[in-house]
Amino acid sequence: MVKAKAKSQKCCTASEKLSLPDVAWAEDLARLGWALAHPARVRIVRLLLSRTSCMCGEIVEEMPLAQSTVSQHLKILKETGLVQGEIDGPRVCYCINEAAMAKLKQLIADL
Amino acid sequence: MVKAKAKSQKCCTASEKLSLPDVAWAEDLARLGWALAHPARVRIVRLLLSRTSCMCGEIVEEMPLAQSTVSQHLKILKETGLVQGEIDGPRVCYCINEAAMAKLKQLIADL
DNA sequence: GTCGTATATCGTATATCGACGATAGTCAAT
DNA sequence: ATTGACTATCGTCGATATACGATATACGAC
Repeated sequence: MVKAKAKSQKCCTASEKLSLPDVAWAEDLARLGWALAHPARVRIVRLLLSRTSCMCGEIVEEMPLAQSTVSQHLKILKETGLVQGEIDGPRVCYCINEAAMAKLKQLIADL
Repeated sequence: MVKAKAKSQKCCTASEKLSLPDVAWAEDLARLGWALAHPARVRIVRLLLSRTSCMCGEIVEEMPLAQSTVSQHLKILKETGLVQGEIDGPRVCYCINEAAMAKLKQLIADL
């Protein structure tokens, strides 16, 4: 129930609870933060940023991980939208989604 | 460092493998990213940023989570260094660690 | 001292992550 | 159609995250 907080609103007016947009915003940033929450994924993102694109096989060679594990991380990065991949013959060429990258930087900068 | 990579060098010189600093750097960012990898923690950080400081109890009131759960998230945020708390009588006053915050923004911006 | 408040920690249950090998699917070349 | 190279998905396992209630701890008020 209402905590009958008739007390003098203290110093910092417990704020106006959490606004809905705030919740959605938090989930957005959490999703992007989670994409970078593993060293392997950070390394993949950094690798892709250092080139304009990169074959999946090259990524696997750079990492001390099994191919299937790298594929998993790539899937996560694709789900968060940070990375996109297009099929190029029998290979897949991955690259950074600049828009998502910009959004991430924006969200962090606006923190 | 001398990779003596007598291999076929392919199209794009599989780069010079991963340099050690790069690995440490990735882990740094991953740790900070992980701090923000949960909506509850994002909200806590945002709440703290909107004030100069905040009592633990106020944070709990803002969140739809049990007190013990919020305490756990605060512990994680303290471990990553993003947040610091000082005891103020029977309460604890949390605030953002500006230095860690700056480092996070720097790491993201430099991506 | 006791009582009440505020916070942290413990114990535990469930869910998800992160890793791997094995397998399935796709495409180019033959 | 068969082969070979590349990538994605499946199944599984141990480790960890997340959530909660219960309990422990620290402090101020009385």
